[in-house]
Amino acid sequence: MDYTGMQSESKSNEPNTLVDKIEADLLDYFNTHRLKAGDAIPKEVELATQLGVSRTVIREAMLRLRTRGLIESKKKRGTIITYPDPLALLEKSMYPGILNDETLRDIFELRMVLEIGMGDLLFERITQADIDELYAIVADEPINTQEMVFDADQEVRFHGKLYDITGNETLRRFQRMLLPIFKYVHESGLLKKPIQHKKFVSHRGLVDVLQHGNPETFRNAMRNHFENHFQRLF
Amino acid sequence: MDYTGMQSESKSNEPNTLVDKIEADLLDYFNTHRLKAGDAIPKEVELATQLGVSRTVIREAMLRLRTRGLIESKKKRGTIITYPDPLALLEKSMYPGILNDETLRDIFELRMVLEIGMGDLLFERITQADIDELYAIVADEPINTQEMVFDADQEVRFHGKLYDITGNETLRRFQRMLLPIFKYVHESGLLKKPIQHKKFVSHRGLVDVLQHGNPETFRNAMRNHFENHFQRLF
DNA sequence: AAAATTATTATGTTATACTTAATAATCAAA
DNA sequence: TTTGATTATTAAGTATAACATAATAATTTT
Repeated sequence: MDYTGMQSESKSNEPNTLVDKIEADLLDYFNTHRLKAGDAIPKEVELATQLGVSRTVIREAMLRLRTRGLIESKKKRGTIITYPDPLALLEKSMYPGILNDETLRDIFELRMVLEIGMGDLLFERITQADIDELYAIVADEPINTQEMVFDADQEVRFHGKLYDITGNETLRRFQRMLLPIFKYVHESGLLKKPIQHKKFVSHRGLVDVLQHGNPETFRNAMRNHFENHFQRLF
Repeated sequence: MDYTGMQSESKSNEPNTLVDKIEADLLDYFNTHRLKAGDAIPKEVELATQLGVSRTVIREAMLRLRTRGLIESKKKRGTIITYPDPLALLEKSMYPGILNDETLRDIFELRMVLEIGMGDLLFERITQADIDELYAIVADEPINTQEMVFDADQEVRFHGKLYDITGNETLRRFQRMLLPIFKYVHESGLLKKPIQHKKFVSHRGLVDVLQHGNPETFRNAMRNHFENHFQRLF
């Protein structure tokens, strides 16, 4: 376990403020004392005297670690090391409105990369029950594949189910976290070019591929499914 | 821009502590005052009196927001709203040693999904100069593709260059952030099954595909390139 | 008008005291 | 002796007040 090599709060690596330094010192302390999840750390006053700094600074430094999910504090019990949940943090910062356009576009691309690339995971783990469920979700989808209908609700249910099937919890949470961003990108004017009403693989088509195809055919189908989005991004 | 709907520090949604409440109040304040990146927020003492709470609480609440990159403080200038950088946070929490095995495995899968799925981005943006550079990187790779040599350094250079080519900064940073984790997974005993010395697409083979192939052939080649890892994970 | 000096300001830091919720210790009842 | 209620203790949470520091603005000097 290596807590070192972390950056300070400020962009530059030099610890500008005292809290920066103490924060690093604390991580250092965890390291040298070989502390792992569940272990308790000294109480605030002790750390304050031990590191020769006020309790306020200790608290502020510890608050940062707590915000990042590295420690947890309870009254009387003191503070303990915890398994951090990196994605939980990310979720809290994902306010689409305050991300700049470039980042939004990047994330939208990221989604497409993920869903095209997840073919192997899907075929490795999908069950007939999953396929049936997918068919149920797309049941109300219009047959006419020429028409680009965008039902946000079904969109979420369908693609969400795909993430579920991968059995990869990290991937799943990633998707849940990115959902509001996709929604935002669709609603904002970021996707400049108009929708091209050309032939594309429908949700139903994707399920058919999952039923009868293989990872390779799925990747191509998903690529085609996203054709419209690609055209509008590039 | 909607800052609401966020969770408090504690797992449960109810604000247990005063700081939790004030943190929410602050985000609420940003919302109702339609504050966007660059805008200044009232100084600490003002907020303290205005929200009827001590400056300590204000500072702790603001520190949380600052840790998440939502605000930035400078002496004399006060505090301003900023464009948060979600990934910066994530980077700080990515200590492989304190992530549990399941998460590590998930992330390793995630990498494969990303690199298989990035074919379209690559072909959309790759230049001849990029291809030349890739050929230079793999120049010292042994011709014998039967042999699974694992040069960690070259591995990083080669795959890192691929991420660069996508031109997707978010993706790129994602990779840099995940690097130590891949390294850790390789070194730990997580990849149980032994390496299968079967035929696989080499780095050089991938460059050839980038030179003469298309997104589809690239995805298949990359899938094959990862064959060993897949076999060891499933 | 430009440069050097001083004053001001808002965050950063310290110190101290008080509040609160969770745990431990104590004691009374069965 | 065990059980249950009561009290004490502890460590984090909160509140004030004061000082330090660096960045800016205002002033003076050249």
